[in-house]
Amino acid sequence: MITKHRVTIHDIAEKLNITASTVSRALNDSPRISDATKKAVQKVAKQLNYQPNNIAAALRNGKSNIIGVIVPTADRSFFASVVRGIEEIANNLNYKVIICQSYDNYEKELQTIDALLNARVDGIIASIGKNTEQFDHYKKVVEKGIPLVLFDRTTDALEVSQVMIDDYLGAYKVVEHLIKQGCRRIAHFTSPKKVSVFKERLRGYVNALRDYDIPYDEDLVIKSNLQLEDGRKSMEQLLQLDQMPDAVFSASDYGAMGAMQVLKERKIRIPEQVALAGFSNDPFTSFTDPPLTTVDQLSITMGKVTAEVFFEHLKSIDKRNIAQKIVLKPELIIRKSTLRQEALQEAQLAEKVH
Amino acid sequence: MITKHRVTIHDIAEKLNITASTVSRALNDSPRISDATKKAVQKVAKQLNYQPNNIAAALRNGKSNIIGVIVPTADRSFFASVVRGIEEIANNLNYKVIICQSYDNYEKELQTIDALLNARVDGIIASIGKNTEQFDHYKKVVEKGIPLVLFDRTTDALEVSQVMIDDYLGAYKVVEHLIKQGCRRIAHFTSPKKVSVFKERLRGYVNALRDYDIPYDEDLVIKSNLQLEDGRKSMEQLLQLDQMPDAVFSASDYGAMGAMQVLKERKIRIPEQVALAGFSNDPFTSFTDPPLTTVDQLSITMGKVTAEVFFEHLKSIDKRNIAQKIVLKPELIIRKSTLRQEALQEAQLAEKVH
DNA sequence: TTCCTTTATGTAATCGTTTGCGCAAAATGC
DNA sequence: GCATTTTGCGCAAACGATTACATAAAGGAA
Repeated sequence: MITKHRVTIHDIAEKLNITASTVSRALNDSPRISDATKKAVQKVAKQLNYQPNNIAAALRNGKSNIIGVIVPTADRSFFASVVRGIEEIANNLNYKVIICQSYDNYEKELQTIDALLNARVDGIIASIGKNTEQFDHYKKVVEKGIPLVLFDRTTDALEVSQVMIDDYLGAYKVVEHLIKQGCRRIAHFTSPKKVSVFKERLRGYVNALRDYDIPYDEDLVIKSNLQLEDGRKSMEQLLQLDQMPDAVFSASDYGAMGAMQVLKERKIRIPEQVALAGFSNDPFTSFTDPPLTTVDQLSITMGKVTAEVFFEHLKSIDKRNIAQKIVLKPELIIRKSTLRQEALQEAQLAEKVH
Repeated sequence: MITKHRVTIHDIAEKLNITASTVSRALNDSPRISDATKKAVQKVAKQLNYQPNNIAAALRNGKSNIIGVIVPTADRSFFASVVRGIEEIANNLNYKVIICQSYDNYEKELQTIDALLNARVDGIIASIGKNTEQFDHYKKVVEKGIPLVLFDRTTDALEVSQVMIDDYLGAYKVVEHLIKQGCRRIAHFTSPKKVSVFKERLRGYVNALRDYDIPYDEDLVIKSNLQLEDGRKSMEQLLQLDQMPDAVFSASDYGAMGAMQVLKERKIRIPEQVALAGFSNDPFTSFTDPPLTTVDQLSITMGKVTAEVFFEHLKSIDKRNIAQKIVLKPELIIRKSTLRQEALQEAQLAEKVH
């Protein structure tokens, strides 16, 4: 049985011989309404199976209680986790989350923002597409006075709050760790894109080498798209060198995984001959053999923090509170793929047993 | 500079000395408006930086162009992919997607549905929470005439369209494959929950054994929550048996991974001594060593198909088109963790080389 | 009694679009 | 040249909730 006529506050009002305004106030628990009326209203509301119409309220209030989230793709582990974190916080505050994928496509990003503005979201949380180098569409959001917070892939070209991890520090820690494990020819997989995260990771790599007096060798820095296949090719390329590297630090876990496959196919021992580290702590990294050392990006935390910063802005929309830049400290996750010393000891033990 | 007054069709109308209705029609490309007027309107719209207000339109039309998607958690690989697929289709049709997480919590699921109804979504796509055994909240959706389509975790208690994979077939294929690889004592990790997917996988397991005249041994069927730790424990339990199984088929990839860890720690060779298979084709399964045989659930496809079925319903809302049940054929992904014969051959080859 | 609060509710406008109906003017038919 | 259709647009009422302002009744103070 499908109810034909959607019940509104007017229906409730009629039934009680009061007006819609009283019903509205009663449902919103206004102090100006008597308890008796409130109870009566609620009773009839339940009885008629009344379902509030947020859209009508949104139109009147100029506030939809919906926020838009833009990510490159929703099924990349990192973004999925961030979305999860955002949704959790938003949900607790009675906000709904519209999710949009830009597919790292500038045009799509542009359209998406327009669509979100049309939908009258109360604000936008976004991670900028890889190929976006011009930010007018985001500026438009800011100019309309709509809260905007960026995470992970951010830009300083906009006067908005940003939440990211310290990619520099993460990379630095990795390389430092590799050096302490005795590695001296450390290769790095990076991206040619202008996305700051990769530039920061490269900077961490370079500075760590410098701080430990290890010469920088540009043959050891390979640029690619950092996917699995790219990692494989980059590793092949490294193996062509006169002298093999003794460690590879990939700016992505997938790149590292590609390298691992090649190394294993060639029976090159990890970490004894080549230590291997990635970046992101993608779920799969703990399941490889050997498990992959990587850098945790605190994805769910990032989602939550981003959402919190966002809602701060939302609440103080008039105060024009200034943009803040929150930099989370990433955590180095050390696993066997870089534990050379331990591996050596184990090997010695095995030797003795023989 | 923040624009104070939001520009509406009335502003455009005023500027052109026409009325808002004409502007509205012009923007919607109504045949009743002259081309000259249309062009003029669009020009002024652009000039004033007009941004349509979907909320007002939604109120008037009783149609929000937003759909709600409910998943247990947004960051589980499978659900993330489904969401991705849904968003892609929805986006092409100019719909936005609100994503909600139920966390497998019945209460939350209930509230979520209410929130979506309040938001006046045009329909709902959902995967039912693990602990949900009562479906009145979904019935309410149907009774309100709001399209509802379920995927993966569905129920026959509701007269709605469902999209799922043939869990029975997937499991059957796995077990058949294991048998063909020479396995005779095949263990199975399953769940005690009433969720049909696990029951179906168990049925596939049982029937495959029966069809190949292999006796069913209840000691080999272990119930757990199917997470990594559960897999470990279940494997330990199996190893206590007088006779070790020669294969383990876990109804989840994580469960299989737990088993793999235990087997490797004990230096039990996979697949020679114990073949191992999971279910879901989680991204990590291709990166384990050995790579894990599993069943692909076609997650993105499922998202797309679900969305397509959903939009069919949406378009024919009046026709009361009947609920359909779409069962996708899962694909068996054979990897080294079950390729016993190949492994044996390789071992023989290695022997000869020595 | 009169005036002033306080309390509880009603009136009506508003949010921005859409659309049925109506009405002129222009175009067409005969 | 007159009747009829077509074309192009305006009028005004929705959609459902919110809220500033008004109002009426009741209670209290003088």
